[in-house]
Amino acid sequence: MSLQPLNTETAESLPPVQRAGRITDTVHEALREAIFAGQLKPGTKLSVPALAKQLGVSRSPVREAVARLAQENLAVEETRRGAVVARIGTADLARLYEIREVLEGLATRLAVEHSGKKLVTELEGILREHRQAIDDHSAAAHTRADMRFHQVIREASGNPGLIELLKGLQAQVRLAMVTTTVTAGPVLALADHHAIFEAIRKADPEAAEQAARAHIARLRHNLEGVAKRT
Amino acid sequence: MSLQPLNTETAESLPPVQRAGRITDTVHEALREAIFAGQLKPGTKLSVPALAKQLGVSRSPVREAVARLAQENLAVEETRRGAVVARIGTADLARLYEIREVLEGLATRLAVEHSGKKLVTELEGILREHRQAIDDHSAAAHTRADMRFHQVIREASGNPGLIELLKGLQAQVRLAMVTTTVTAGPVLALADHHAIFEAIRKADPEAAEQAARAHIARLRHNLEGVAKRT
DNA sequence: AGCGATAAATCTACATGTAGAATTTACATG
DNA sequence: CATGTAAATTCTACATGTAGATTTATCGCT
Repeated sequence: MSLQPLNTETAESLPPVQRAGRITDTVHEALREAIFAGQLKPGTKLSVPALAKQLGVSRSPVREAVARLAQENLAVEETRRGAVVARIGTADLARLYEIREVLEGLATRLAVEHSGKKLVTELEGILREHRQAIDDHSAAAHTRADMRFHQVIREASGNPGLIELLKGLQAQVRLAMVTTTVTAGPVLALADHHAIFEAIRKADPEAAEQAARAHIARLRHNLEGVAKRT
Repeated sequence: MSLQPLNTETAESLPPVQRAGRITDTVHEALREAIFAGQLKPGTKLSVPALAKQLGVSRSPVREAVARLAQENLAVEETRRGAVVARIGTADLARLYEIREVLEGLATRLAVEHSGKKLVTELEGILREHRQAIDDHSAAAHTRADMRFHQVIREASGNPGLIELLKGLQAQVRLAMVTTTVTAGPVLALADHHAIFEAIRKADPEAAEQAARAHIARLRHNLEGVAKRT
């Protein structure tokens, strides 16, 4: 039951390390990664029998994994017609940012209220890496640092449901990025993160919430400016 | 494939009307309703074979429906151990209200920004019914009017993801209410709704957002006051 | 070549089979 | 009567079977 990489007709390639846990989870993760990597592009049909064959597992866990993708809004199901990878355009992305704006604001405020200097230290490290990524002109490292910054903050919020929702939103944003290449630019992102960090360091919940909201609002406005022109 | 009611050993009872759509959807809806009605209480094991037998369908759609409940946080899955109906206590509920506070605020502001007088008219009708429910001392009618008030507003927000999230939160709140009987009281709820309505009628987005947030914040504070005493 | 009809292939949605894990039950022992 | 233990039962997670819907391929006709 070793999973084979997508788009490969040939034999085994993953190490024989028995992945722990349920096959369903492994398949779900594999499909998510394939989607984020652009291997399964928006619009692609997610044929359960085909994927099962490619991955070397039965149809059951694939069916479950695809259903999960649909509930995460990474795929769209039509009855009796199967699922396709979701297409998230700039208009949809703007709607997602509306939600993210208030939720990131909330998470940041809660993080300041509950968390100590461990958070500050961790964010300092991430910002350092972020700066390095930009100096190196590494888009991949920039994205990684960007995502980790938000991840660390939301996980410090102490609200499990909030963490889950923000994870879900980030996944959708990641999918949107496969198609839409609209960013405010790494340098601006880092500047925003620095502002958020400063408010956290000063343990000012209100300022932190506002800075986080302003960050996402800026992303959204940038997006809407471009969308109008398209 | 006519679904039989839960907790019944005897024969058919639902009308022979062929419910349209997928069996999975019907089962999912049936389980949700059974949970909200308190027929499936928090902690109850959701045995797939047992439910399949009771509902007169095969295990496949039941399995899918239970998986969905888990993703909605109405059930909790443990690997190799199946799912149980989720137990949402006052502490969890407070966390949900933290999220709801900012999302209801957002939805209300967006509703004011996008929507016209149709919204105002509809809310007026709901508030009239709500007042009636309270005069009649009908808890059921109060709950229905309360839920509809929030439903109409969120659907006027024009943000599909936001609508979905708020629906999910409301479902979890409904489940919590099966166990926890902590309310600020119907009269206060109606007063809050009136305040929200007034801001909407005046087409004041900021005031509407603040009123909606204050409403949920009040519910949360009331809850936390009780939780401390428990 | 373009187009409609029809046949073949494919897929979804549901039903059913089953190994191995987890739980429950039965029963012996102190 | 409590408690450990082994047998029996039940369940999850995955594999597989299949009717009927949908899609794709084929082919005749213009």
